[in-house]
Amino acid sequence: MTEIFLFNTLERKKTQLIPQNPKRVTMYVCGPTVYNRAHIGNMRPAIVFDVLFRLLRHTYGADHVVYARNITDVDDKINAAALAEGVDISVITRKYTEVYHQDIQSLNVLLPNLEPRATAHIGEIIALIQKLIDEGHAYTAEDGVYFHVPSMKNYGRLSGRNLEDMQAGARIEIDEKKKNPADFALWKAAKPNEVSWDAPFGAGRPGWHIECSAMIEKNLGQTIDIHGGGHDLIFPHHENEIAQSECAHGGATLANIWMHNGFLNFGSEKMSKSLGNVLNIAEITATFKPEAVRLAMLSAHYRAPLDWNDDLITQSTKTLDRLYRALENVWLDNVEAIAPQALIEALCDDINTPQALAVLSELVKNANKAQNDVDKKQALAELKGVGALLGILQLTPDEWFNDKPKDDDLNARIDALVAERTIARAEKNWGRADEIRKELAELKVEVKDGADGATWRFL
RNA sequence: GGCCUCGUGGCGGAGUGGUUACGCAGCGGAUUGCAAAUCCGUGAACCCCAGUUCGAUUCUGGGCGAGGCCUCCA
Repeated sequence: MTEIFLFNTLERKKTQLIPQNPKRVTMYVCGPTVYNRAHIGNMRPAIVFDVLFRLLRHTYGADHVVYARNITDVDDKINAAALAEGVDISVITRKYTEVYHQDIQSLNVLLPNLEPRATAHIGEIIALIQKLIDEGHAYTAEDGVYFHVPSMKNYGRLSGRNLEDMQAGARIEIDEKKKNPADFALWKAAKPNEVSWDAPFGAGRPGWHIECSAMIEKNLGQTIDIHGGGHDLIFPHHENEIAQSECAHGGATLANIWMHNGFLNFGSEKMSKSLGNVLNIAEITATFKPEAVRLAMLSAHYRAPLDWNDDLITQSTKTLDRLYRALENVWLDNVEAIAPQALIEALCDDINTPQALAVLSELVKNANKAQNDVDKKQALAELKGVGALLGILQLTPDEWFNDKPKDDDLNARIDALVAERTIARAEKNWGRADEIRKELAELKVEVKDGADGATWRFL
């Protein structure tokens, strides 16, 4: 078995993945807060960790990986959205959870094993907070419960900061209710018009970080193998998760490996809702195919920033055209996927998808050169193997090339032109044949003269 | 201000202490009535300066430039 190395934010270097239990490899990734539609930047972790999920399943067996990706379904923005529309928060969260599912499904993202929601874990959250209070790591204030950061001696390890630095930084607001400016909310006391739950320390709702700690403990255990999320979650979110969990668990490590994906940039600036420079899937797939979006995401290494623009997706589309053409050339029924070793090695090296795509290029050449069924079968099996791990090439070549809306009149017209051209060619009337090619080009149709006659497809 | 990341050919983008991926675009060839596709071949890069080294794009230090986190954020 190829050893898997992953860049661990905690150590700032690649470290070998050594699961605590190879029969139950555990991974937790921070999913969306469902208060409005996710943008494509939010899709990057879904896709990146989907590839890792596929690799883990391939390596340890599909039944031996437990992947949880949470849904945050209670927070300030959700409350604000619900209040604005005059509905219960569940109306908002259900709606956007569904949209999220549709979006990631269109990108070939597998469902995780678990999709825990904060509101379904209020009991666990309360118990965890109570434990932190009991053990002196948290205290009750008039507006809720706070985690007392100085109570943890090695706070800041993940993000590489320490209390003194943070206090020197002018950006932490002084809040009289907190014992220390770095303290953060575990529980926010109930406010009028806001959803709340009863708790021994007063009615309220969970703070941002505590849900992940509680859900990990409940669903995956005290210590998990991999914890992932976007780069901007390192601080404060993941740092605080560590603080809560490890203080509640007598210092037991929350996650052995912490992984963080880089951002999508838009016009060389971070894509973010607050900057307003975002695109969602629907906006992109109006022009491009979703699979091209996925491939574009994988064209750069997951930790590197990726500039998002139309050229990038156009190039990915061209690449997929080439991949599906190769697939078409070797297409046979009932061929099982085989993952090539070179691909496994690329992915095992911190999910090096650009390297994986280089491997894929080699396979495409093999496929295009394959003359007999043995070679074709081998090439097809390997192409499928790559597709299965990267989550691409899941269509038949036919489905890829012919996904334009059907227009019978137009199709009939094109068929007639192609037929006429075939006759012209048979009569060696090249002038007319070329004229028809030109007409077809204006209809965005490409004609190919193959050994078995002319075929056409929409460009 | 504190912490961190990055700077590779026309473009995208890996990687490496010496032989310098891969894709797109370009160029030459094969093939084609013409094309398309495909195959073969080919030119082209490592921000600047200093240091370590026999040798640095790769390591160290400095500089310049870009970006991120420190507040909600994938």
